[in-house]
Amino acid sequence: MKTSRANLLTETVLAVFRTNGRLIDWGDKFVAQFGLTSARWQMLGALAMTKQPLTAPQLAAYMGVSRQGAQKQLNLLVAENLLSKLPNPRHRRSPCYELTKLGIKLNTAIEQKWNAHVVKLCSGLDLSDIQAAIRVLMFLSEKHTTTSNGDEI
Amino acid sequence: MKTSRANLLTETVLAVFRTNGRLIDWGDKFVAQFGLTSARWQMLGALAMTKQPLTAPQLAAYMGVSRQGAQKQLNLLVAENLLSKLPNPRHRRSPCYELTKLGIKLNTAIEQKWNAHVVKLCSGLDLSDIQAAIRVLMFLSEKHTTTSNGDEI
DNA sequence: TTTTATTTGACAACTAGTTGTCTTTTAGTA
DNA sequence: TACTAAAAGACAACTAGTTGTCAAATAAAA
Repeated sequence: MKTSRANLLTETVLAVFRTNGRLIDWGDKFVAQFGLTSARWQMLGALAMTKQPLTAPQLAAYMGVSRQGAQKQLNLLVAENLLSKLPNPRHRRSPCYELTKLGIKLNTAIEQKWNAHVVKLCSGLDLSDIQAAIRVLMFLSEKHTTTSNGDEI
Repeated sequence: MKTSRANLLTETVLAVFRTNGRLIDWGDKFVAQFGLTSARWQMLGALAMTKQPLTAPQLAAYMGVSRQGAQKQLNLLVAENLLSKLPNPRHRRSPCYELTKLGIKLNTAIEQKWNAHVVKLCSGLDLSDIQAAIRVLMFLSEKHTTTSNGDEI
């Protein structure tokens, strides 16, 4: 029928909602032994991935989250001694954040555990399917992005 | 390289997080003119889709959300006269919820607007890509589901 | 340089969701 | 039937995110 693509795309959107919820719940348990939550794991992982200290607004833009939302988790991560503030020559009140030694150690440990998990996982999936999924998700993400403040890294 | 699938799967998970956030933000704006939010739209749509009155715990299980989380939105939707409580012969304190006339009218209007949107959208996507995306999302969802209380509809 | 606009973090209030506790209702069992 | 276990809603407290306001810092423009 001519609407099958449309109906399947609706199904895809609902699948995104459900999968997101499952992944966050699962992630909370996955990193609980490290004393983290999904939210702080994501923040720590994002900062580790960029390999350079970033300010709160930069992290927020990079993660597609609000400035204040990022700030909350950053403050918590600093309080837990997983991140430290670097003086930012470009803004006195807006430090750059980088992983502490403890933060690096923790992130590395989690990364290893995650990699082991995902390697096992992906044996159940075709490479071409994963590539197609990424295309569809990127498409959906782009087509539903309202504002882009252009605050790039 | 042998890890490309694993790395791409990690990328997929991050894409799910981002896409979920975009869709919810976009959805809030999409249904704002109808006086709804993404959360209540999802709840209303789920109940419309099942075509039969359901209790709060049933809706919660169906939507993959906690009982109390579902209850909150249901109470709001009843207060807004979009849902009504039906006496439940099987439980005096646990009513079944169904759409009111207003709820049906609103849901129909939103559904039409959404269908128009998604039909336009999917012209940019291959059918096989969408099918693959659903396979991957279902797989990720299932593999990260911890508990299933079996409270089916 | 001075003025104005933007960026930023702290703080507060809000939406949406979670878990936990309590009481009532229902279901299962001795 | 009586006892016990499970289910259900109300309520509270919590996490995670949002927007909005405010004052300080920075950037842009006069």
